Amino acid sequence: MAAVEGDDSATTGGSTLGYALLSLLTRGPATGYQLTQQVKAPLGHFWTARHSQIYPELARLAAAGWVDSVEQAGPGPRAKKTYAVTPAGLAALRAWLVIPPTAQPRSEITLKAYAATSADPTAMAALYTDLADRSTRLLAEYEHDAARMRAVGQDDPTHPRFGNYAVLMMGVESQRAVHRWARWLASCLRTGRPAAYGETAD
Amino acid sequence: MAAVEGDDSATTGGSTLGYALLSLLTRGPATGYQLTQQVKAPLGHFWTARHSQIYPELARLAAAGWVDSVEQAGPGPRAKKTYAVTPAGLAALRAWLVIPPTAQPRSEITLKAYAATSADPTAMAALYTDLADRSTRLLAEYEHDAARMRAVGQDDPTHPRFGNYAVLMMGVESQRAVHRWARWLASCLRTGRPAAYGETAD
DNA sequence: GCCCACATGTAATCAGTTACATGATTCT
DNA sequence: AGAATCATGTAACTGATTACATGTGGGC
Repeated sequence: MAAVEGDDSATTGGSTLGYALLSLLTRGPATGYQLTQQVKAPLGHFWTARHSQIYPELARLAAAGWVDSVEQAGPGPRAKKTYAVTPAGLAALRAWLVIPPTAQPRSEITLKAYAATSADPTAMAALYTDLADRSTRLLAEYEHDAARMRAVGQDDPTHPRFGNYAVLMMGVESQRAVHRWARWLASCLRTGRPAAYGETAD
Repeated sequence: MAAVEGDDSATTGGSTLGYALLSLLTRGPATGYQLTQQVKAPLGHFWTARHSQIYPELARLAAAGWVDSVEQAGPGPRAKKTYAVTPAGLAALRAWLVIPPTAQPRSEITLKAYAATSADPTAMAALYTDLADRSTRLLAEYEHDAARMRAVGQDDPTHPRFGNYAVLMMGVESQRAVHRWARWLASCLRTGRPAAYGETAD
């Protein structure tokens, strides 16, 4: 319930994780455990969080008045808490959404490519061949999910779960990009000579 | 120098940042200051680090015997140290390079898209239109750099700086992916109706 | 009886950012 | 005289992972 008098939410400018949880809760009320499951897909392709990070963050959101919770008797020693977004929480989320993000991407596989010439070419080529294979599998999986979503009209921006579709489409684009790049790089390292894009047949 | 008796390097399994610095140092010896500059491009498109993180990490690498340093008189109150990779450091780097990476990507802009329906559609469409514009500019920049590199034969996998070219090509692929996705998403949010890929003309 | 799913928390550690701190040289 | 570049470090804090800790109910 958290009936606080002073509005902390103005001073407490939430963390990115906090907004991620609010986004998940706009789909409907959930427990910390359920949020841990829901963050896995499709959001998990571009954002992850463990339960050990989620539970304290939910407590902070509740203290700020951005979510409230109802307690039921839980299976374990502690009570089970179901969280829901408050109007203040939704307002905070809406304000955050339209701020242009600045965070740089971090890609370990690209970092390894930077030092490609220091490694054994055969082993390195295998690494990028495996990556290309993995992206093929992921792409098939994502496109299958996307087709299912289109079938139920989730590609319509007025659908309440349109965001799931948008994230999935980013997954499709990303994996296509990774696939082309990894195939090209593997080809370069395998042959020891420059390869042009498109030269690497599928 | 760091003439340690026991080989710490086996137990001290380095951090990702450590390997990133070793990768940079394979281009030639450098000071901490130079590494902070060099990490900006092209590696900075996919990996960043501030000087406050680099200096302590260089000290750890030196303690592990993976780099050594020579001191010169510096401009400030402290001595300037130029670092170089040791054979042990190169071996550690080579071992790390061929391990398949597991780290998930994190994309704040995709997270925001997940909650797109909670925001004002006009403001949200503007966000992704701006992103599409930014990716256009970055793409032009990256392709210009790539053309310069090809002109000097840096697209050859035997060229010592081939890694710079490989990272840049990932930048090209990524920005193309972001561009297509952002244009599609902006179109969806602007019109309020589903848009297919390719429908959004450039 | 054992493993799995449900369910919630804390502690220790690692990674990364922001801010503090110093001081020489060169350009405008 | 002031700003920018060169140059190196530390401290405080935030973000995220790994590991510790507890306990129920259901299926094999």
